[in-house]
Amino acid sequence: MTLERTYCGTPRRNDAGRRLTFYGWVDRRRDQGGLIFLDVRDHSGTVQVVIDATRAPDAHRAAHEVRLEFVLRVDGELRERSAQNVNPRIATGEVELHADACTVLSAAKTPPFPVNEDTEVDEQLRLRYRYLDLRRERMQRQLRARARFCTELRRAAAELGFVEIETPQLIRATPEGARDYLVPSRLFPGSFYALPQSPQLYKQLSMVAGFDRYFQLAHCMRDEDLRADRQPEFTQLDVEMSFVDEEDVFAALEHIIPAAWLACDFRGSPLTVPFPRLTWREAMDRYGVDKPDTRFGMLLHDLTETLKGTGFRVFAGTVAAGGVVKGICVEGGADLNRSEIEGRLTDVARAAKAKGLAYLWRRSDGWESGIAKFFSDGELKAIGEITDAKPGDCVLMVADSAPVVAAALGALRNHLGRARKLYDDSRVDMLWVTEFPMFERSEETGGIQPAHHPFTNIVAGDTDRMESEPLAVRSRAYDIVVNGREAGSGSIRITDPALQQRVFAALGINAGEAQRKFGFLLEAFEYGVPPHGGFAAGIDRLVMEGLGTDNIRDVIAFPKNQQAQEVMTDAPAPVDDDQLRELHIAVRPTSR
RNA sequence: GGCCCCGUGGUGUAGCCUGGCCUAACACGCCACCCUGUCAAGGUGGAGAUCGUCGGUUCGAAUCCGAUCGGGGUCGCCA
Repeated sequence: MTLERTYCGTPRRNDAGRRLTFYGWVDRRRDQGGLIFLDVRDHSGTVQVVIDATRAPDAHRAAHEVRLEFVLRVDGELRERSAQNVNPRIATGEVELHADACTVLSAAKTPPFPVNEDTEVDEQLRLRYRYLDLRRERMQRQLRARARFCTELRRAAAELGFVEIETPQLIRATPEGARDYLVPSRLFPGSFYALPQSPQLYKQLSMVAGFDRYFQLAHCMRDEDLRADRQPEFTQLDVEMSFVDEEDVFAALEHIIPAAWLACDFRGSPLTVPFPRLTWREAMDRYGVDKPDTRFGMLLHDLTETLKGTGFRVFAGTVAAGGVVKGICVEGGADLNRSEIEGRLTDVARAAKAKGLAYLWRRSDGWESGIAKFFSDGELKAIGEITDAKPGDCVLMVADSAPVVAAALGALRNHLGRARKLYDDSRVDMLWVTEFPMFERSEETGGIQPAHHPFTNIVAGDTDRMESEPLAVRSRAYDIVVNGREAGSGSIRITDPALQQRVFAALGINAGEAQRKFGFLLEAFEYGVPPHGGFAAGIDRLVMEGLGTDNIRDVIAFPKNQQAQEVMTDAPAPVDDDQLRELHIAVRPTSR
């Protein structure tokens, strides 16, 4: 029967005269008594079906009972519409099916929200009836775009000789990194598998195994709090390559991602390659963040030298204590009033731990601000020159430790960029950020921890400083950033056992501990490991950018809500005692 | 855990600031009937919400106050 099937959105004028069968859902019904029009919908579109009471009485009787979202089979003859009846608004508007049979394959209750139109609906309700939400045109389009993107990623990767290898979902837990989702073992009481946060170790082992170009569309799970662009389950384009350096990895991804992007016609424009590059240092200095949105300017300018001796005590004091002063110039910022700056904008700066926000308006006849009087004419002139402030602009300044200044001004820059619409929404800026720091100080423990992961290689000249000033050591880790959002990361790995030992030592991991946690990897490396590196790109986020949505749930068929619940099936849920007993688990009562 | 926003028939909104004219309005949807060229069909008639929940203020609360629940955003978190 499916051989006779024609998709609803496909018939055209030159199909007129054919006997056709359509299957689909009732999108609209127009009952005129003796004549009933049904718009029948499938994923490809809709087709108008005409049912005449005198010509097809049985079909007419059935069509009279039909309601929205009923599932139908209609058989009949496709005819060209007369000129005055053509509907230019739909693709099949030049034809219609004159039905002689109308079969209800399934009746449908009135849906809880409109399926046939793109109205805004409470998201909880959409998730509860996700199958209906997915039936809507918008979600069909988005998920089909995602599927296409994945197909093209695979094709482009295969083109470069990458081999797709599946890695296990039940693996050993790792104490580092994100919180693991755990799976209890039935055969080993008290022991647990973890679901992978990424296939990191397996893909490196694939290099040892001689699969010199590995890739996978890998499903990853992390038990952390959710965001608009973060789900507990997500998919990565995971890649690893042997005998390569950064340039090879970049080149591979600059082929794979743009090829798939182009095939999907994402944002209506291809990505330009090569992607621009910024070092982490440059990104922090100019944009204040490690994932800069380069669609607009408003760069950070360093005023530390200029203002180290200023009469404005707050600034001079900060510089004397080793801090920095930086500023951004808001073009046309004359319209920012005092209450707005001291309210919303200062809140943004304070949220990044800045103590305050200083501001100066540049007027045609000088500078205006409560603090302008503390600066000398020379200092004001220099501020104007360094920040390139023109009359009608406003300069915002923060003085603090370098990281706080960067964070505060970076957050302000992003806030102002969005609020003042400083970029074209159709624009997509994809770039590499390179040379991330190898280590960072843990806020919790105060100790040193890896910024990426402990197998990340080190920039050649920086190994000498590993023991003396570890925080200054640059790694060979890199990110892809899209419109201010991290869309993936990777690194060239360590394969030199001596260097690996030094990294472990810097992290305070002794030989025994390293052996216990990563012994299998270190052992594997003793049997001939090729130099290698790789990358993992967040597919959900790439598709989000490609489609221009800010909501990751829009590109995932069955996502979780902010509480990580799947509200359609109501997971997570308690399980039977029997099931727990078999797994040797006793649930501890919580105080909540 | 902190902060911000939202919560009115099935859906989407208005009303809330400035309490009473709200016996809660509008559009879509839903039900019945009419209708042979509609396509956001049309016409006639109809059903449907005590305004998330609880408490308080008041002569009077959708409207003001407090608490609480639910949803979203964000910070922390995400090697």
